[in-house]
Amino acid sequence: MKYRVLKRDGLAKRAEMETVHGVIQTPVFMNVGTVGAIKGAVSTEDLENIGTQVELSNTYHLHVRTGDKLIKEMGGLHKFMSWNRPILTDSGGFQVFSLAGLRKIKEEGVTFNSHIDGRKIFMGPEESIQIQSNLGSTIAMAFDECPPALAEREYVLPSVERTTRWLERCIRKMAELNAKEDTVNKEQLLFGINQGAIYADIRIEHAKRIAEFDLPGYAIGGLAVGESHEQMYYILDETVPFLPADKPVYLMGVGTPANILEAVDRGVDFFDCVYPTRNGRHAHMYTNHGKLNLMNSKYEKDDRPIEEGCQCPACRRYSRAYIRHLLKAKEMLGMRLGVLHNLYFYNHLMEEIRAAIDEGRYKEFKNQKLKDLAGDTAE
RNA sequence: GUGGCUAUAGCGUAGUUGGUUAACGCGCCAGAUUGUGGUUCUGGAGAUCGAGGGUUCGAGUCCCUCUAGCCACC
Repeated sequence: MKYRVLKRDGLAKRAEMETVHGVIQTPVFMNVGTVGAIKGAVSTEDLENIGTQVELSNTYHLHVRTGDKLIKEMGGLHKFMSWNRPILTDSGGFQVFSLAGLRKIKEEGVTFNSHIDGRKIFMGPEESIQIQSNLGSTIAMAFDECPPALAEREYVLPSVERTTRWLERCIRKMAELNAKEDTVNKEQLLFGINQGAIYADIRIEHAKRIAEFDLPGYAIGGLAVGESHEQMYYILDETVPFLPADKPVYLMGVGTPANILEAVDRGVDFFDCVYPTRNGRHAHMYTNHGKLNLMNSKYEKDDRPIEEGCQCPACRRYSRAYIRHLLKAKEMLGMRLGVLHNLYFYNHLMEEIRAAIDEGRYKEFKNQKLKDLAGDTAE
């Protein structure tokens, strides 16, 4: 793995990361495809057409259905889903926090109930890494606990210390698995995750601590889970400087186009978020002049594309009125076109961000873009 | 033609022995959703209770007439 910073513009970084599955140009937005597929009947061929660099899949979801052992048997996730560019797998740590109703967190790991059939599942660092190794993703994420943003210090501190111990176990397990003969991807990379809710001192201490492990990349987790934007930006301001400057920084689960513009300006280079896909399925479309809700009746007879000049597969051919009709009729094609448009928008936004940093005009670009996006001239 | 049943928001329904601003689901209109359960949540608009008359302090509710629909019989 080689990570090279090509250009700095303020704190904004323009870099490229070489992996066994190809080069990633950063800043990058990873397209979220939880179960080895972007929801909305989007194929990997579509992803190639809309400029997707990295696909993100989920350890927990693939483990409960259809099973990581099967995927290993089928030659790994890349081969299975026919995608030869980079894949990042989330560790399942977030699912433990977000969708497991009944859960028990102990030193060894977490016991919780499957959302599919309710059966009891145990997952700890070793289990998560084993699953991710079976999937053979390009980048695996450490198994962490994601405490709620509003959690008390007294809860967060021991939780973060445990996350550090879990990281050490992840590192050991991955080294062991990468050395094995039958491992799908022997060069699988591990990113560590910084936690600490909205307590800057805990974040900083933890950042320093995990930086010592000299991992190929670092993530900031536990943000955009209920705190304000100001708090999130503040935590980024405080924390990013304590992560290694020559390593990629990944802000997990973020966010809106504005969030991304701000985070890039604070040194972040990897992002992922369900917004473009979930909102695409639910008729919320992103444009350079603000968001629009295609369900609104004012688009009933609107013959224009979602955004004039947009080169996505939806805008090149179909009208707002038609896509609205499809969404109203709950026709799959409506979701598909909505998702393709939004992902194209995000991927294209990242391209513009990279160009702006390359040309040393990121600040002006960001300010202008924020103004455009806040506008309500989409209609 | 005769008898019976029904009529409440765009659709399907609830509405106690008659008692304030007639309720619910779907749909419609809008808003949320940040390491995704094709969701889920939160608001809003919309009804002279089929029409007319009567009883009553008070009628969606009781009575009469009419209209429409459904069912049965001739």
